[in-house]
Amino acid sequence: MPKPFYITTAISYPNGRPHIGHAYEAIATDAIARFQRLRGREVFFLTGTDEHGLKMAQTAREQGVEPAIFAEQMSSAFKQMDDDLNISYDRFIRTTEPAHHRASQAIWQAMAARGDLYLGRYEGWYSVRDEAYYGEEELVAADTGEKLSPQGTLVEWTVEESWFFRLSAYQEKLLAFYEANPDFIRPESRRNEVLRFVEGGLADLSISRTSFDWGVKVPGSDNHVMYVWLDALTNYLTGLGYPDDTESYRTFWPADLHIIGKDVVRFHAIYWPAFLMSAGIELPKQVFGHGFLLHRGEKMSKSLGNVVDPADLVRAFGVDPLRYFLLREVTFGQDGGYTTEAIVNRVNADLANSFGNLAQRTLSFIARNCDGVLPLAGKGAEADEALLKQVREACRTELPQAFEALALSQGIEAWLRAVFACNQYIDAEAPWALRKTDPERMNAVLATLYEAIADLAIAIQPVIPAAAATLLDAMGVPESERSYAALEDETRYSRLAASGFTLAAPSPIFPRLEMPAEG
RNA sequence: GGCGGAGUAGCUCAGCUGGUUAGAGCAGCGGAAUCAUAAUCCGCGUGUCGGGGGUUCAAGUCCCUCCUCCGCUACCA
Repeated sequence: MPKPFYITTAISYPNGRPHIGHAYEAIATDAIARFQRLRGREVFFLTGTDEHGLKMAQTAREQGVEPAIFAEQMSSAFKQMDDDLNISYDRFIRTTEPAHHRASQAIWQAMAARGDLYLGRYEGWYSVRDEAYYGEEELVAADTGEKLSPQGTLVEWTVEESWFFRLSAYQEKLLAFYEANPDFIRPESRRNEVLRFVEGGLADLSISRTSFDWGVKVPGSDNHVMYVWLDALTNYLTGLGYPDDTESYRTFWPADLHIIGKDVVRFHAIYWPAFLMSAGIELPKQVFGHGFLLHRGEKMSKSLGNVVDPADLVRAFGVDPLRYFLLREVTFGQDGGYTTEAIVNRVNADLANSFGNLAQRTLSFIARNCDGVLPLAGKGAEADEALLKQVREACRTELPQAFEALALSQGIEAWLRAVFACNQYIDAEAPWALRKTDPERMNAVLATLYEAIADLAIAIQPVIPAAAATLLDAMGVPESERSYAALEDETRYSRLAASGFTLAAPSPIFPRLEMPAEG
């Protein structure tokens, strides 16, 4: 039996609407989850929203609604985004769920039982108005000489009671863990940053607040709420039923892969394993920090006004083209750029012109000239074997190996090379000429292409699931024969041909995109 | 300042432990074909591989140095 696979996105902090960064993380994680399912593994894919904390409370107040109502509205916007993007999550978790409060309190108690929590005091420059602490360097001096927050509100040095986590006690244990598990943090450059940081020494972490109450209550200290990150990270356990000894917890913990943004690497690569060590829970196997998407080379920000709603991109380009673009164009783990032109060019070149048109020209040729009856396979001419060999290599080996290593764009590139090979083959063999001179050979060529296209469609399912399914449906490939294991079965075509399946006149799966007037 | 990345054709980037004339895609130019979504196929690149120095029979590929850009340098997430 293949091993089960537990994968998560970071949960999104929904104090604003979802943007392309959230979409990117969801899409990448979804592609990996779908890939592992196709490999035959039992997959649990968790995503959701992180709804506590000061910012949520503040934003809700600005909008004049209760935090719970605001969180509900925003969370559903994120869930809607996932659904719009065809994200195949198994559970969408919300940290405001009672089950999550219970899990967070359970891990707290486990950490307390270890003796890693103590009551201390947290101090800093606090703005009563903003209900927030600010760092010394963030402050600005008022004309009167008083210190002001970046918002221009008065701050004063404040001391507050707080629970602390003995993070300092975990420095050596973490370093030993990184040493023993070199792949725990990826990509490599993130790992280096984490190592340096931890080597530089770890101070204890303040993990509760009394200055606001929108959060998970600290067991035994009702006036404290937990530091949002302790609460947020615990979602990965809640998702499986922790603290109960559930079936899914036993099956899926420890997590195989946390997909996160590079901005939250520290929380996942340092705090999270330390919390788990303290609670006596097994550690996840890998944390992967992906890059940011830049629009025209600029970081997206509200002040620049270049925050893009993923729903608009879906409307403009379609779900699968958008998914394809992001996974193909951006090297996973690095920052990537996108522009309207880049999306249109990439999608037209790869999906419409190369792959879509390959399918279209082949299927419509069969529909038109063979009455939709699948042609008889050939006797294994050299060119046919060479093409199938290359396509199989790409679909069975190159793409899967790359995806396994999270080199998503490289895997897609290998797939695309096989698509190119098919177009070269069809031009070299020219079945439209063979139709008059050598129908038998024409049949062999068409059969070869049919087999190749079906393999290509199966292999690319993680990236463009809906379009691949449409194509496979049209080609009569049964749903039971769309896994990666089915790629190994070379009798599929002959069985399908013998089944009496007939091909209907196809319609293009990827229409060419037009450049919008202004993007 | 310290640490870590990156700087390769017009654009986006591959180039792992040093070794045939430095590669791919896109864009551009020329040609072929006409089955197909005017899509496809073939051909065409004299690039100081950021600058300089060094190691080596041999260096984008190792060492030193300089320049530029980016990230991290703790308790908002």
